[in-house]
Amino acid sequence: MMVIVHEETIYRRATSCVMIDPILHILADSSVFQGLSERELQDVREAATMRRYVAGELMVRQGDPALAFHMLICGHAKLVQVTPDGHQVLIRYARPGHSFGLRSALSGFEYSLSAEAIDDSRALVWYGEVLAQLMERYSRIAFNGMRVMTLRNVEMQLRYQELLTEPVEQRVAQALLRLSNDMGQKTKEGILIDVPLSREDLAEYSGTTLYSVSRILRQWENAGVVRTGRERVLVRSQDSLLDIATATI
Amino acid sequence: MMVIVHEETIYRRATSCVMIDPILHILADSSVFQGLSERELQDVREAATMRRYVAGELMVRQGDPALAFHMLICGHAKLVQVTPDGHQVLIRYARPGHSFGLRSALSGFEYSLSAEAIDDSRALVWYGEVLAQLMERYSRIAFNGMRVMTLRNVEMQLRYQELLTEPVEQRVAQALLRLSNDMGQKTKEGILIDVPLSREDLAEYSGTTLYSVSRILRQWENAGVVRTGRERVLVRSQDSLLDIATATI
DNA sequence: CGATGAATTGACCGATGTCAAGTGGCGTGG
DNA sequence: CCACGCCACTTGACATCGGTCAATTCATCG
Repeated sequence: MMVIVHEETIYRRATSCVMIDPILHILADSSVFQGLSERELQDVREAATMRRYVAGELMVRQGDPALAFHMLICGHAKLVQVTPDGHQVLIRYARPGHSFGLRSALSGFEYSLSAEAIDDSRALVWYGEVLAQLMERYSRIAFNGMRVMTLRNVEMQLRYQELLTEPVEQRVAQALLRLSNDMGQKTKEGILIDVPLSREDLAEYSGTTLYSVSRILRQWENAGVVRTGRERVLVRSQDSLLDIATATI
Repeated sequence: MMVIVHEETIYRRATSCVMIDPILHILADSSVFQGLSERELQDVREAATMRRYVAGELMVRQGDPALAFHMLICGHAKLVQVTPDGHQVLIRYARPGHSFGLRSALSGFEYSLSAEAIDDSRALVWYGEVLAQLMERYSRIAFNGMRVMTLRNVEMQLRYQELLTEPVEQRVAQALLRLSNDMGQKTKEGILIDVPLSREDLAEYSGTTLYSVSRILRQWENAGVVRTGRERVLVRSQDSLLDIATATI
């Protein structure tokens, strides 16, 4: 259960925040703004305002009027829905270049989920009408937006399926795989999921309880598949995880 | 358990197929083509070809190359996904005016689900490029399409939540409510779900087993909430169902 | 070094799924 | 037209996964 290995622990990797110029790169790589020319990106960027958040702060709050479309520039966020009866459901994680509030901002209704900053973070925000204008000016954005929505749809359908047909252990494996692909930092020991990730977070993300997650991680740790610490998970073997995730019993 | 009541059973309502002229009305009322002028609808309709299906036939098959966008004109269909391990997941039901294959046809990849005709049915189909052209010509269609995608997204997220947080009985109630709103026929005794609906269908739709569904329906029947027959369900009191569906325990 | 909150672990239990056996209605073919 | 057989459905017994609760340990930070 010791988390100290060799000379360093797996805690506290500094999540450094890149500075202003590379913002255009982030936009250019994002699924919403990809394919725009540098001039267009410049234009897009100037239509936005930058916001800062400290770790734990809510970037948008479920139920609030949906004013703006957000794109993370640095830091990380988790997108959470709370159900009428108080359960938390973790929809997805976001890293720089990821966005949220697209549908909400365009519809102008209310945010369907809350976004919580995990690290100290920054995000560019575009108000609904501004985004709509941009889409009109650059139809590429509308096109991209549609593609993003459909991808989300596919993803959600897949998770629905998994929830319905797969046992808990497989779902946790799926969740870790997604996280390591999305937020993984390669280290010499494996892929570190580079954001505070409690057992409870993982549970909400894979649709189970923190107790089950704890037991499963323990088991995997003994098998050498992962290494864990307080709010940290390091994946030593994605292959083993994939085996677990796709086992047909 | 007797399904004969008064003078008539609840079986075999003829699902009559309306004829050609009203097609434009169906298009005009559909979420994808709403807001178009009659001339434009005419144009849209002429770009499509009509297909017929007999009950039980597959309209599109999961995994096949996604050629066309479909809109049901008469009859009913159920949209099903089968998972790698052979489980069936029922995504949704469709009635005239409902459509499927939007994303698949535009992406040109492969159908992510199968659509099975429940009744003898007809559907208009537009090939991918044709639909793309129509969208270009009438941006309203693209706009509507985007809205449809987002609605599906919201719906899917909600069902994911429900699956995660609600017990089986509530989910079955939700499923029946959706069905009675979508495919309900008012009768003097209540709302008849006007399509063959086996216990197994309901189970796949609400994420449980046919055994559980059977027990639950029995219980509701005794309480006077529904009346059931072979592949038939009649909702006598939507209010009671709503109570069950939203109970906070 | 103590406080705080995360994580672990064991005991228990309950909702649902699984399996097997049976019932009954509907359609078909003799 | 009747009988048979199929298939949807019912029902009971049972198994079990995974959730709940409580007690404890541990690590990090002030």
